[in-house]
Amino acid sequence: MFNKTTEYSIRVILLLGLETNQSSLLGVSAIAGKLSFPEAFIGKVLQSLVKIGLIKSIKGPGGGFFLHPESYNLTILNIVEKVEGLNFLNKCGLGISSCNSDNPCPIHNEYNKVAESLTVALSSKTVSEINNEMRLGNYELNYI
Amino acid sequence: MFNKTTEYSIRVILLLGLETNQSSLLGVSAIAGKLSFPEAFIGKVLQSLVKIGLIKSIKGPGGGFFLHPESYNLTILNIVEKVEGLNFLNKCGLGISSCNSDNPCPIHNEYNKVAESLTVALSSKTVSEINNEMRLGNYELNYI
DNA sequence: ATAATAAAGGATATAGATGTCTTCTATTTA
DNA sequence: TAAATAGAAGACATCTATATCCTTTATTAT
Repeated sequence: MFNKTTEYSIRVILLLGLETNQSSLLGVSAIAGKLSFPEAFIGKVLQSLVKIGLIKSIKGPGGGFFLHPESYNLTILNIVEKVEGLNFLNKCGLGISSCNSDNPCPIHNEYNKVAESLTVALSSKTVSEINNEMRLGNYELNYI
Repeated sequence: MFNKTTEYSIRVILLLGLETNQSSLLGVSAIAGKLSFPEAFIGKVLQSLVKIGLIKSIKGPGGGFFLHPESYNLTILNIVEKVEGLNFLNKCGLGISSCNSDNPCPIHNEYNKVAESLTVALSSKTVSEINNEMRLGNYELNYI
């Protein structure tokens, strides 16, 4: 579905939402450990999340990352949009580049419904709502 | 969504359904030309489609490929199943390998609905039904 | 039989995504 | 102000999907 950068980004953001704030940070190695991600790679992902403003970082001893306060209101779709864009929603299911509603491929209409259903699914909850459900135990804190 | 092999497979099968039969074949280069696929690669794809029994081939001068008669009754989902399997329907949207209904990730339930919607979408029409619609002009014969 | 045609099959190459390494810069504490 | 910590950044490495090349095998027509 998503590429690794996007997968990692979503999971990092949910983790930071749950476990950090401006005065309680997590460093690269702690994050990599908790999520079982390759440390060097997630370091890069964290850098770009800082750059696009979804998370914040503090350098030096005791430094680390925490979730940007505004990111609590984002849906998963919002995150995906910022990280890799929403092209995947418009892409033809058969890989036909000229496919569109005027010139549809044989499964264009069916596929469109799936894209809509995906949009709804990924927009249904914000980070803070998901975090609340996680605290209530509705979802296992198992990121592996 | 699908990998290139699967995309090419679906489009080849729709083409062969529309333009071939036991006594009217298409060769590798004709197919590659009509669908704008890399010829050597689609050659490999055609080989494996023969091997799994979705199409038939005839060697020698005047040879080529035609759709296996039974393949007219397949849905797109049937084709995908034979070519790359249906693992993509059960894969976790966040890439969490341990995610399942007992141990769901934060978007597990939403994502499941999308998988269902995709299953329905890809099972709604058979190759011969799609071919009929193509003949009626409901879909452009534009494979590019 | 021989030459021509076309698919089959194996080995190899390329590109893009994923992952790593090393150095640089900023911050904190002593 | 020096040492330690930790993120930032660039260059590089690896892996997988995609694509290509070359030889072999089967079939047909002359």
